Amino acid sequence: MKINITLPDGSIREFPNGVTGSEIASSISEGLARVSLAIEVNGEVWDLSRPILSNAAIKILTWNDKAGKTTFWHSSAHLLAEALEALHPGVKFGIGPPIENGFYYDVDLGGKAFGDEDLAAVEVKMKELAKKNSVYSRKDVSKAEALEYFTAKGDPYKIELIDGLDDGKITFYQQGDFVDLCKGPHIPNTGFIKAMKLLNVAGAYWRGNEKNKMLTRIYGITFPKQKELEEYLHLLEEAKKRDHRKLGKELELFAFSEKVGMGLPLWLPKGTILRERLEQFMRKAQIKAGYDPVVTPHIGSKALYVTSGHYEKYGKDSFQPIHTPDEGEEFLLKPMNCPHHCEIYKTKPRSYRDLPIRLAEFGTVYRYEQSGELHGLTRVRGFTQDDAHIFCRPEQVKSEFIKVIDLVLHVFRSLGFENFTAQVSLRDPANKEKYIGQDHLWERAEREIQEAADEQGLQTVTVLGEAAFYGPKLDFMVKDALGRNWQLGTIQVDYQLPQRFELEYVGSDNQKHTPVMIHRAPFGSLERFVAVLIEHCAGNFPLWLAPDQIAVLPISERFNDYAKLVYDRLKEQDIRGLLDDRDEKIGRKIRDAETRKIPYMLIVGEKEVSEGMVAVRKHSQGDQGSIALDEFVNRFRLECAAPN
RNA sequence: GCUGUUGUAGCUCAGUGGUAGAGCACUUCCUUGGUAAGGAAGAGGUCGUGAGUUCAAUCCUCAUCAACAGCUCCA
Repeated sequence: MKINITLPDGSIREFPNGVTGSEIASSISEGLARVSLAIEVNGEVWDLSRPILSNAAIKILTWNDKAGKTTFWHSSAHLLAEALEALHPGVKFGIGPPIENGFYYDVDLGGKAFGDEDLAAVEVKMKELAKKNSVYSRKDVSKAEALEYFTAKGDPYKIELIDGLDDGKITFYQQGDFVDLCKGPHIPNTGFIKAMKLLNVAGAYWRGNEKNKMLTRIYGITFPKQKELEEYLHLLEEAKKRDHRKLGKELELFAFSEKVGMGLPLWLPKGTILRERLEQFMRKAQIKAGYDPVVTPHIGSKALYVTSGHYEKYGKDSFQPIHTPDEGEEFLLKPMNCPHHCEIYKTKPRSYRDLPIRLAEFGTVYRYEQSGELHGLTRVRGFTQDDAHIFCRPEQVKSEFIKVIDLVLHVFRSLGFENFTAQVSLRDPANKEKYIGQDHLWERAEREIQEAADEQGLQTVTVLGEAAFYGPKLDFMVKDALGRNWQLGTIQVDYQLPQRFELEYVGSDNQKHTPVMIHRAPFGSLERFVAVLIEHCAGNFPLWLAPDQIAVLPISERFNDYAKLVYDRLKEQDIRGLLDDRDEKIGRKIRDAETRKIPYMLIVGEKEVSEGMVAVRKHSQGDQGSIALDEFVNRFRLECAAPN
C-alpha cells in the first residue's frame, strides 16, 4: 500500500503507508532530517515518529517554523517537569504549555518555598537530563488507565484535567522516567535541547481562577544552540534599556514618591513639557474634528455614580467616599468623566438638530487599582484621560464611530505607532451577569463596531470577555519594550448610560428620544501613552515633542557670552533648549548631551563667534557642519512643527 | 489582593554579627580645551520602617511599607 504525500512546494511523492515524518525528512535530505522537530500533517502538528496512514499534505517543521518552536518549548516544559520531579519527589503538576517566548510549568510544591537557588539547581538537572537524548514516546491510554496512573501517583490536578477529557482521546507522553498527560506533539528526543535558561518563578492560580489554589509557575526558555540563547538574553537586556521606568528616571520625566502614594505619578518639568505637547496636539485635532472642550470637577456626589451603575460595580473596590461636615453627604473622587458629561448634556433641552454633541475633556481620574497591578506609568491610580463623549442619534452611531477611528489612526500615525492591534472587545457570553443592559442593544452595538472597523479597512481581532460592563469596545493595543500588550486608544458604544441618566432629545417627529453615547480616548491616558511612546522611541522623541530640543555648547568659557546670545535667540523663537556653560571640555559636553538624547547640539567657538554661525551636531549622527544662526533658526522652526 | 524576589549615598551597585565602600552625579580649585568621559581635593548614608534575638544588628527572626516578575483585576 502506498500513500501520496504532498510537500509544501506542491510536489507529490509516494511513500509506503505508515511512513513517519522522520522518514520523509530523511528522504528529502540528511540536513533537514537532523534539524526537523515535528511534522505538520494536513494542518495538524504531529510527532515525527507517528505513522501517516493516508494521503496527506505535510510540512517538516524546524526551529524556523513557529509551530516548530512551540513544539520545542512544549517538550522543554516536559524536560523541566522531569528535572523537578527528580529533585523534588512528590511535586504535583498542573499544566506546562509553551508560550510566546519559551514555556512554563505550574507545579504544587506542597508549600515548600522555591527560590533562585532551587531554580538554578533545576536548570543544572535539566541540562543533565537533556544530554541523555531520552525519546519522547506517545501512548494512547483509556480514561480509566489514565485516572489509575495519576491516582496512584497522587497528582490531583492531572486527575481534574483527565475528568474533563473524553475517553479514547487521551494520550500520555514519556521521556526518561517522567510520564505526563499530554496530547502532544513533541520533538524526537531531549538531545535537541542544547541551551536552556530558567527565567523566573511566579505564582499563578490553578486554572486562572483567583479562588483556586496558587501554584508555583516556573518560566524558562530553551534553544537548539547556545548562541541563540545568548542572543535572546542579550535582546532582553537591550529591551530593558528602553523600559520607560528607567528612561523616565534618567531623562527626568516623572517620578514616584512613597509619601505621595503608590501609583500616583509626579510629572517632572521635562515630562510635563512632553505631556503638554501631546495635549496641545490632541486639542487641535479635536477642535478640527468638531469637539467642544469642557472642564468638570475632580469629585462628584456619590449619587452620580449610583445612577451610572459604577458605584454598584466598583464602589467597594474604589477609593472610598469623601465625607463632609454634613451628615450623610458623600463625594467620590471621579473614576471616570462620563457621568459629569451626561450632566452637561442635560443642562438644556436638546434637539435632533444639535446632535452629535461632542464633549471633550482632559479629565484626571482616580481608580484604586490593585497594588500588584501598578506598573510605572502604564497602570497608575491617578491619570488623565484624553476623554470625550459623543452624544448622537442612533443612525449617527456608525458614521461617528468611523470618524473616531480616523482620529485614532491619525494620532497613531503621527506618532509612528504602526504596530498596533485593533481589538474588538466583546462580552463573555458565558458570563453575562457581569454586564448591564439588554441583549438586543449589545448586539446592535457589537454589530456597529465591527462594521465601522471593517469599513475603515481595519484588521481586527475579536476577544471575548474584554468588553466594558456597559458596552463593547474597539481597543487599540500596542506592545511595550518587553512585548507586553497595553491598551491605548479605546472607542466604546454605550446605550446604557443615556438611559440611566435619562438623556433625551426631541426628534423631527416632536417626540422625545434617547441619544446614544460613544466614549472614546485616542491616547487612552496621557500616562500610559507617554510610557509606551518612551519605549517605542527609546527616549529619542520626535523634535516637536522633545523636552530639550537643542543644547548650546560653548567650546570654552571664553565663548559663553556668544553662546548665551544664541540661546536667547532660540528662546525668543520658542525653541526649547539648554545652555551648557560648565567649565568642561567640548567632548564632555557633547557626551552629556548625547546621553540626554537631545536632538540638536549647537557648538560655538572662535570660528562661529567671528562669523555669526553655529556648528550643528545631530544626536547620534555627528557633526553636520556650520551654518549661519539665522538660517539654522529658520530651518529648525520648520522642522520642529507638530504634525497636523 | 495572591506567589516569589529585592530594598545600602541623587543614580548604578559592592560589602560585613563589632554602627559602611566604589564608580558616576554634586561642590571647590587647577585647566581654556573643536565633536562621546581632562586633573585634584571635598562634601554626601540612622544601610526602607518598626519590633525581637544578641554584650553588640545594616547583616539573624518577625511584622510592616515600597519596588520588580508573574497571576488575578482593569469603568
